[in-house]
Amino acid sequence: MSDEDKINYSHPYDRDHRNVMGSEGFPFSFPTDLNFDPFTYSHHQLQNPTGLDHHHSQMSFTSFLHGDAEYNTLSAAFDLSCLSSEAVHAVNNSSSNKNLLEAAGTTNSASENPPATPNSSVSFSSSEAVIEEDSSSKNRRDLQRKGCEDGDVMKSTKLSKVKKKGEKKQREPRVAFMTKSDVDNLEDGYRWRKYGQKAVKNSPFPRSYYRCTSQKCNVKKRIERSFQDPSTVITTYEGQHNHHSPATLRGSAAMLPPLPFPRLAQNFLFPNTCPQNHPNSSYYSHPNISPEQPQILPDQSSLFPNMVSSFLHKHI
DNA sequence: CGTGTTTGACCAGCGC
DNA sequence: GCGCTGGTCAAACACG
Repeated sequence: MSDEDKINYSHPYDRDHRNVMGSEGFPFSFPTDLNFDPFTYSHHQLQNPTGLDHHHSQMSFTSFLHGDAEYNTLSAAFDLSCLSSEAVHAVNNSSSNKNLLEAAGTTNSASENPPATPNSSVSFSSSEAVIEEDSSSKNRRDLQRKGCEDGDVMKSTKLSKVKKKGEKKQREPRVAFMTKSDVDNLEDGYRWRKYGQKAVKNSPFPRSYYRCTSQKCNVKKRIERSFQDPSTVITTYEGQHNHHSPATLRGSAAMLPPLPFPRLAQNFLFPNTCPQNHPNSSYYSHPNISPEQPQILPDQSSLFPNMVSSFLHKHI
């Protein structure tokens, strides 16, 4: 399949409603690594983002909750167009919220029964809380793999069905990026192996599943195109890389110590992206946020260094 | 041959 | 229990 074919998105669905699509690199480094830090961008850089526009790409982030897990999407649109409204909107508004939540993994009580206050729908307090993958499902898969190696998949699968009661499925924290881009699979410095593709309900665009190829790194990402805005790619990362980006090993980013899961961008918001019908949301009410300009709060200034190093290095 | 993609099948969770 | 959906597996395949 040629690059042009991928960009044009013909969708020859097979009978399982999957289409044939390949992954494609992207000419700039993108913060796949959950350690990257949009807040280390200067205000000037945010107002005048470099690189992204040249590649017809924009990013936006928001944050939301999913059951026990916290979903983090930083509302950091480098291009302050209305694109990011979908992401920010997702925090406060049910329809887009559900859309993005589905994109980021699933809908749930948090999205369908939003908290009473807009602020409460966004939790930034537990960024250090790396939620372990459900041990039962993981063990099951491990058993399946082991069983496969032993040539006895079914046996191990059946065994794995005997799981402890009361175990509740938990997921790694996720970060969803909405990116205005012609290509789906944005280059982010890490190597990914595609392990699945599924049709998305109510969307003509499939969702692709990728796993970090590094050994012992269980970071996954999903890539899908927004149904509402086909020019927007929603990339959802799950988990933390336990290694440096291969693309930055020779660069300064490799010298940076790995960070825990990024603290959240509660205040990294853009008024022009906020839903008009939520005038009391935190986005508007935060005293440090100018109604005209995006702001970076001092206490957020050390986040995501890898993003700067890998992203800016390639585009300045 | 190593690496990555494709894709049919399978499983778990959830709602009804 | 059943059907639907999201997520994953893994054999087959493609490619450099």
